[in-house]
Amino acid sequence: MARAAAKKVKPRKRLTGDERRESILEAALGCFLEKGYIATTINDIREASGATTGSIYHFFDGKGALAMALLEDAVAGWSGESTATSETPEAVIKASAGGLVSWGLKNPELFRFTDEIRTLAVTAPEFAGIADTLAEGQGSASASYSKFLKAKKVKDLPWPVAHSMMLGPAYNFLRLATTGRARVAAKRAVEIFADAAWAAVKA
Amino acid sequence: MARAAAKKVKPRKRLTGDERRESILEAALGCFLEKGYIATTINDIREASGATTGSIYHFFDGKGALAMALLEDAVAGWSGESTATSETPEAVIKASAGGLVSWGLKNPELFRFTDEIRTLAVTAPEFAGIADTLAEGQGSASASYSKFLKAKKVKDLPWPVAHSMMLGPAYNFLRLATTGRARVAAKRAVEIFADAAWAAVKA
Amino acid sequence: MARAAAKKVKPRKRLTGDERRESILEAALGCFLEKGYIATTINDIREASGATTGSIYHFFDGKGALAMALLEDAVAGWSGESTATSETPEAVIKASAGGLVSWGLKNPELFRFTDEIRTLAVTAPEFAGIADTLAEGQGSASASYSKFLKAKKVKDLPWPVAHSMMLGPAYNFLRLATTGRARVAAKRAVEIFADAAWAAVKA
Amino acid sequence: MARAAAKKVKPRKRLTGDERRESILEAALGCFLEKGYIATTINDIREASGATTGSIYHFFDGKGALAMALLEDAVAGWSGESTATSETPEAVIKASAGGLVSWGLKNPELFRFTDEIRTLAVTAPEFAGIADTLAEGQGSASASYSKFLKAKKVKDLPWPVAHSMMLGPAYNFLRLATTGRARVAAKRAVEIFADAAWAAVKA
DNA sequence: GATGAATGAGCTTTCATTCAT
DNA sequence: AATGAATGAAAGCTCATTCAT
Repeated sequence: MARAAAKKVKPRKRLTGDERRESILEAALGCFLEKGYIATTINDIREASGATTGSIYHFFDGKGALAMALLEDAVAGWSGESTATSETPEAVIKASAGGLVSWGLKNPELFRFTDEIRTLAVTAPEFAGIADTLAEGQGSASASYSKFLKAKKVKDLPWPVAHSMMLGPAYNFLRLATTGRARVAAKRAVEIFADAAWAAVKA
Repeated sequence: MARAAAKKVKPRKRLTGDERRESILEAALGCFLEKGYIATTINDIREASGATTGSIYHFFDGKGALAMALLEDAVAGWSGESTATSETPEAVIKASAGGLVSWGLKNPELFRFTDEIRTLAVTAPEFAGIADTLAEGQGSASASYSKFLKAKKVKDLPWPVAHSMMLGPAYNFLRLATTGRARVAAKRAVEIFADAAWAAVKA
Repeated sequence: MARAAAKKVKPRKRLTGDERRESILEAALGCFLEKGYIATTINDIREASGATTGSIYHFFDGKGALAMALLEDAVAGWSGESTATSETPEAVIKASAGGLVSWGLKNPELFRFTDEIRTLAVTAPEFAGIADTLAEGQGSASASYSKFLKAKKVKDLPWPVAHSMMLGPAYNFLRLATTGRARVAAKRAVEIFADAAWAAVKA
Repeated sequence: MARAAAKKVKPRKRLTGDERRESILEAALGCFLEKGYIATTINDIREASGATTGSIYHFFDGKGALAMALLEDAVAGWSGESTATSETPEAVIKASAGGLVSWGLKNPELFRFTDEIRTLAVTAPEFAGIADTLAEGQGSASASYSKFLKAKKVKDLPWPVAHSMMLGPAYNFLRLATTGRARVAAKRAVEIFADAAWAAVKA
């Protein structure tokens, strides 16, 4: 609030391009997680990263681009967590929901961040298209479902409905948990929502 | 210091307080639904309502207060839709999930608006507390669940989990449907999610 | 700050014109003293007095007029306090300075209020002319000084200088005392500054 | 949300940071002196300085911060003028009062500006603490007084009282002089008030 | 007399982005 | 690559005052 008037320049560590890039990303993530995307200003990121405004714009196309870059990382981690060890429908679907819960409980702030962006994407043109990126990450099982369906292993539901059945509970729970309105042991939660996902759609 | 005396009076249509208040609320809702809460400016509301800036502030404390006033209406409509005709656990829970879907599909923009506010509430102090209001509206079954539990009619799940099981799918579906990524006949959707809610938690 | 949105009308006590006028003046004084003239809004006065905006403007020409009305009362009380019991130069001058200190210590907020207005008067056109009113009140001895001078009872100083010699210390002290930066027994202070005033100008 | 990208760049004269900073300070001072602090708007300063709104806020925290920065300069000039050539109580006290008058008559607008801020400081939170800054500048003799007192060179008066005795007349006179209600030759005035200050407190 | 809705210019401040150096 | 001053539209909000009822 009280802005520092004409801050004296504190000598900055000299970084290589890549290091600088990384430091900016890190700082941006920190800010987004801490105060939310909207409330974060470029200035916040500048202060947190030690880079200059110009530097930030040298490496990224702006605030939106920073968020996008971070989201991709987020989705990657998420997908990684959701990989099944076997290819049976049950394993795949349980891994999908369980992985989501597991990842979300480990990275609550990151979950909230993606959730914020998803919501903004509805009205902010700068995030148009992000919805699909997120949907993919979330539904790694998306492609598989029709395969399972053909094998009569799962209920015949339109994909959006099936998706909602499988991941809706997990997603809802994470929203509660990451805003402090649910406290359940992580391990137990992963199991519960994995089981529920399978129960909800198995044929 | 001495503020310039109001110059020409271009008398606007004279409305009673309540009429003006209503017209502002309506205009605000229209703007919020159309472009989202964040993207809507007081000026947009001013133009849409025909009121003056001062009038808007005469009746409301600001943009946030307008949103809050509208949210209360939304929650009311929502709860109304979710009232069960009988008191059996099955009826109550089905009404809760089915009502949510039904209301959301009828008022997709209103659903998106509440969703936007809910997300903002996580970081915007002006909406602190709204989360609970929304949660209540959503979980009219909250109080009932423990009663059903005592009667051994439902699974013994912590409330956040139970809540997620029952309403998560519906909620998730509405998010898809209201952003154009799901097209399912409303009637059918209501049934599906009502049934699923009950199936997910019945003992 | 947080404005009450659309306050419900609380039934107002019915007052006669004069009572209403008085209640507004009182409320205005209270506000001015409490938060200063500038920081006080008509709305503050409205709330404090129980009158309506229209009523306030019915009885007074605006915020400035309210201040002026109050100032006259202030100056009157002030002058009253400064009346000497005898007509000797010493008695008159001591009464003038002593009276000022006495009045100021009894009405610290009123003193601060007049001081605020005096300062504003320098740049605010609405208070042009008030400076003289205040100067008179302060220097009830103004007219007398030249008389004393002719009688060789006081130093031959230009009036502004003489005035400063006699009342400057008292005035300065009140500024300190009324902002909490001086704590001296009132009785003693009155004496000290009365004596000093006379000592400073006696022939 | 996404702020409109800055449109046309109408390149303004490029100044170094310090030059721009100075030009803003100068412009602000000009405005404050001319129309008073309260009546001056950021826009006035913008126009007077040739800087843009953003630039002003880039260098200063706002109107209040500008005033503070200027006040420090003022106090410095003031103190400079009040330095005695010898260390005797008489010299020091005379220099204090004489310097105040001398400085004030040379910088009447600056005097009025400090006076305005001092008055505002009573109620405006943004200037809390400024009172002490001003008091110090004014009473460079403050620390010395107790020393003189120990040496029995001055009257045993509480500091606020002594301060008022010494500087009150000078201060009062400057208020009259700088608002055009006193016309006395500067040289003569300096002497008079210097002498009076000493006379008022010498043992 | 009384009411309070209406006025609207004007305020301070924000901040994503650009670009001369 | 790096810097940080500069941009300026636009935001939310204030408030003395007017006037239809």
